[in-house]
Amino acid sequence: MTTVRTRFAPSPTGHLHVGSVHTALYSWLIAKKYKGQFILRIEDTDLERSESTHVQTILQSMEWLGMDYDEGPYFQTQRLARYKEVIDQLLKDGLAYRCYCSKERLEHLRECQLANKEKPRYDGCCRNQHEFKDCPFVIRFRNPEEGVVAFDDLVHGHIEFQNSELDDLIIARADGSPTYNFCVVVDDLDMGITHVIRGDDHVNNTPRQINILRALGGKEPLYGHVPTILGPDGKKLSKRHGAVSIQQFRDDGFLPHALLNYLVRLGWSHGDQEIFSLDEMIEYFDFDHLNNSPATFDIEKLLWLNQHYLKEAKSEDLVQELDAQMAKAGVSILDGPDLVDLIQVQKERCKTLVDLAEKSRYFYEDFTEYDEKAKAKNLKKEVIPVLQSVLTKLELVSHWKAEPLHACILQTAEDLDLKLGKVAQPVRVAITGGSVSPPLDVTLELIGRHRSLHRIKEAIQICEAGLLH
RNA sequence: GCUCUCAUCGUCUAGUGGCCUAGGACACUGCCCUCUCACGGCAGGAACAGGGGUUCGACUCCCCUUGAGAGUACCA
Repeated sequence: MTTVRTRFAPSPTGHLHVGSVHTALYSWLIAKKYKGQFILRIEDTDLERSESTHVQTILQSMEWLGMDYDEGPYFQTQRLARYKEVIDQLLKDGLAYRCYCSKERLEHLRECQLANKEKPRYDGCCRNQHEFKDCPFVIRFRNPEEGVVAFDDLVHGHIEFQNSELDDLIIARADGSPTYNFCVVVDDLDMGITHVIRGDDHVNNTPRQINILRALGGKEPLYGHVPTILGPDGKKLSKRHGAVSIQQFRDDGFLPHALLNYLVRLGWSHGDQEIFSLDEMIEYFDFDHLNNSPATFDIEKLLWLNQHYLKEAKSEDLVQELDAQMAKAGVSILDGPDLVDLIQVQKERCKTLVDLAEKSRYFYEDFTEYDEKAKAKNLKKEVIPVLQSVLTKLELVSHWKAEPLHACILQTAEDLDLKLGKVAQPVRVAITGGSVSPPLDVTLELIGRHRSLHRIKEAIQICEAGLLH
């Protein structure tokens, strides 16, 4: 039994797209599941659009996601000699030929075919022409003219194409550079790929690739064409739908595990299970339960998963990433609680780390304005005795910890014969500027003695000022 | 146009001929918990695209229609 070898082959023409990662994840999972190898290959033969900075972001994104590879990254541009060698062999064997047709002729041909409602394709003009001309040429693969080429797709089942539908595709451009459909075949063959898992926009390429592979005498791998991810409008997921690059998800405060969990369930299921550890994904993933229809990306569900993983995470493990988010939000954390303690009280009420950072400003810096509604509702003259009573008690607290602070609030409510909410809410607005925060006692503790007392005094002044009007 | 692919609640999905008066999750609504928010708990509305077959019996198998997507490049 040969070992499973899968690959992920992004092209560095942009950021790493979440759709690509969706497919790559399945590829990675299969390799892990069968204790095989996962290979990373950068398809950079499009010199015009490939950039090395994109290679870097792809590598970084893979690392952030924790999708490690056993081999690579390989670069197609470093394998040019190999492609040339194969092309020469094909030429020698008569399995490929020089085509001298001009772009103009091809364009004209295409227009005519379209006008006649025919499928545009190369007409084989140079197929049987053996003279060597002294003018620019491309190399075409001599595709079989008859018969069918079929394969059993891991997700779609049996698929077959008539060779008569295919034409002689170009495998090397006029400048000698090899094209995609040719390189993939050579690479997958050379790298011993056993499972070609890719987006289903490649199904139409598959029969051509199989024909080339056969010409090369290679053994066909298993193909698995994963359905595309759609945006909410039913169109292919793209930038105009919001975040699509992995980097963007990170910047937006998502956790890699949440994203992976979301993606693994997008198109695949294991009964009713929604939450998967990495080990469970590896253990349970299979093509039998992979849907063959395209799925729509739903940010709401991702958000839910992210909150779930935020809640489950050890606070210490979130410190580093939150630190970066705080910096980005322009909040200096030098004067305020430890991030670990902050995370501990905030994580379960936030959907993302960005969310967490934004909701935590008042722990580190004084606010200049109160939330208008909260202020109008809670900082009124009736509240003055409440705040004063709380203030007096708080000032006597020597050990500034949640427990004694909680007692102060309770005692005030009892003294003034008020429901707890009538005391807690005004204090909350006083110390946070808004109506939402973690439980009051821990909030007081984390904001600290000095700041808390100061803010309550300020709030009392606000209430008194309101009296004048 | 041609070729290929796809079709269950708004969304992700369970369902592999009888277990389906179609299950779960997200979202939504209501209630409970409660110092706010969130968490958690409970309840509710919400789907088999349409039409033909096959079968004792179709969400499940076949065909057609409709709709959607992909490819049709000297891009990948």
